[in-house]
Amino acid sequence: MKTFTHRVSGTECLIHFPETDNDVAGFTEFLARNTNRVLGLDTETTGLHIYGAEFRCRLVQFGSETEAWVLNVERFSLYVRAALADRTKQWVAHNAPFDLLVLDRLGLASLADLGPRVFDTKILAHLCDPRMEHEGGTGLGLKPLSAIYVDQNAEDTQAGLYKIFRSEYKATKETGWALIDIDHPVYVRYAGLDVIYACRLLRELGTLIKGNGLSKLAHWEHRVQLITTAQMKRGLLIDVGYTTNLVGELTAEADKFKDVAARYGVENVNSNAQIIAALQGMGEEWSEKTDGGAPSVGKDVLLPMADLDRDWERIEARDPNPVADAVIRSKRAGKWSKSYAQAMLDRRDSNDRIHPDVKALAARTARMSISNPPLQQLPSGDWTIRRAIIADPGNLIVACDYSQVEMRVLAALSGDPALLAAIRSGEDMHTFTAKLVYAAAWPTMSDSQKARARKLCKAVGFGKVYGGGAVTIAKQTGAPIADVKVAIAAYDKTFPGIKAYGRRLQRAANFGGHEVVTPFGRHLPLDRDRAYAATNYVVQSTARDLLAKALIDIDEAGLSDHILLPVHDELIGQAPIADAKDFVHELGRLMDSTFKGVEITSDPEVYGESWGAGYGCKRDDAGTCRVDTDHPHHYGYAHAA
DNA sequence: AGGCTCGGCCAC
DNA sequence: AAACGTGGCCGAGCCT
Repeated sequence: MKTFTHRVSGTECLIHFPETDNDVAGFTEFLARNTNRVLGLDTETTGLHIYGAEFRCRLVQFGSETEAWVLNVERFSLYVRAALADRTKQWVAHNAPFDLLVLDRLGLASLADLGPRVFDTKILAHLCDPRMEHEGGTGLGLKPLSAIYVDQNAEDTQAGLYKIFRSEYKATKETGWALIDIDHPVYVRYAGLDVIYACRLLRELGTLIKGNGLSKLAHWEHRVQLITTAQMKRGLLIDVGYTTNLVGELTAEADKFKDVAARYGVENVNSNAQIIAALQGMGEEWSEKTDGGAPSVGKDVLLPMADLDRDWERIEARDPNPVADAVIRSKRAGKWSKSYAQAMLDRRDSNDRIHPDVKALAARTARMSISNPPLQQLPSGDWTIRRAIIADPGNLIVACDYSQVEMRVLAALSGDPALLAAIRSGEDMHTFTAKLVYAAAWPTMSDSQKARARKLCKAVGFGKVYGGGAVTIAKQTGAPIADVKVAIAAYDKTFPGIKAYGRRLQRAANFGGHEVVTPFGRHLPLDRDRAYAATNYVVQSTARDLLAKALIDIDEAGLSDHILLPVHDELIGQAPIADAKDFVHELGRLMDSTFKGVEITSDPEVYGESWGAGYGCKRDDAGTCRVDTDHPHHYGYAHAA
């Protein structure tokens, strides 16, 4: 037995690393001594890619507030299994989904059995302060949280480990975890301290949560997280043949335009300095700057220079600049190839499934985020990337998205009568608002004027939700700034409740802790110099919570196995071909709800065999996908069925 | 050479 | 008076 001592906020703690059967008897006694306590649980693994071929779990740690047991999994898996199988026991982990999936993957405990018995201090910390460290918040990492809530001198053992990875193992932050000796004293101490900190964090944060009336919300978030953790485990099926081919096509496209750019002196299309030099050398002039003050060469600048609008269609306003054109095309193809298509191939498991990292409680507003790969931000103007994700054999991909959920939430919260009427009318919401805003002129307006008015009102509506002003809306719509200002003024006059609601929120924030409290009881801190974001925070957060509530309702209806992913205001799922239509309508019924008297409605849709089928991919049955003739620039693909 | 920030761009 | 919100992730380029 190796035993280490460590002081945590003045108390001497013990960290045990058993090496023989005799030693591990002490672990059994430790469990028996702590039958009615929530104990800390953590794992140390070879890396973060749980479903990769090389992945192994090296240590599983258990601990109280003063004592940790660090178990070598290879040596003591029987003890690990037995401890976790005890249904009378509850645990606390920091970022529980990771450890739950590790233990589940390696057969040490099943997610369904252990999941409901694990508290997550990361959830509690997010409810207390959802801000990252760089935003002035506590952050969500175990180390900074421990330093704030447990022990000012909480040791940054992780930083110490990284040093050892480099100096003793010639390894990096990523590779060191697999290489460090399993009984290295710094490693074992780090492993043991984590469970002790998690235990203490639970006590401190638990007190705060209770004291602030957040217990119910905390319980609710644990349920939501368990549902998204099951989604991570299930994963999504990749069409490897299609995706491999797509990587090839996109890489070829990127190379083709890279060569064009090179002919004009831009050897590297990712070098902004080269792009600036080439464009200036050709006599181009523009005024957009980056935050750092350098000339900006983003899409805002390059698309118009290439005579392209935001949909990449020719404007016919000038001769396209060949450098601008080549750079944006090469960069886009390169990004799509690397960040999306290749990322899916790299992350797939032995069954061709990807298991994205779903953070159920991520943004300051509680919005969810998905990474590895980033499935919430796959290109949507074109089906080619989404086509890579396919339903399980015999199933179809379905989706159900909320209809203008943020505008509906804004109407419900502000109580603006005209906005409520616009929603209750059942008519297209933006047309209805345009009619109200341009009431006097509307009967004499031409169809194209009406269409322009609708577009402008839609943009102004988004501006209300996001807090955007006239300049931004003008840039987005291409409408003259004067027209936008007139539209905003008319909009504000038509829907005075929206501004009044924002003022109410900001006034209330100035009296309290400079935060807004959402209808779901979430406390969201405001930045001093961005109080105008109050409306956006409440609206975005409430929309997120409505979707989270739907996830729970769907789970209680026994349909969770069919849900693949949440994407902010929609759910992606799959169901057997014959049942897909019925299933997605049931999904819609479960998602539909009433919020403060306002109908929250959804739009159920059966996509097809791939996610791309919902984005214009015409025929993807039997593994064949044809070019969408309405959008001939899209990439076509077909392989033998 | 690894770690970091910035600029850029994808989504809702 | 006006103020566009929330994320993930890549390559370049600077710092240690």
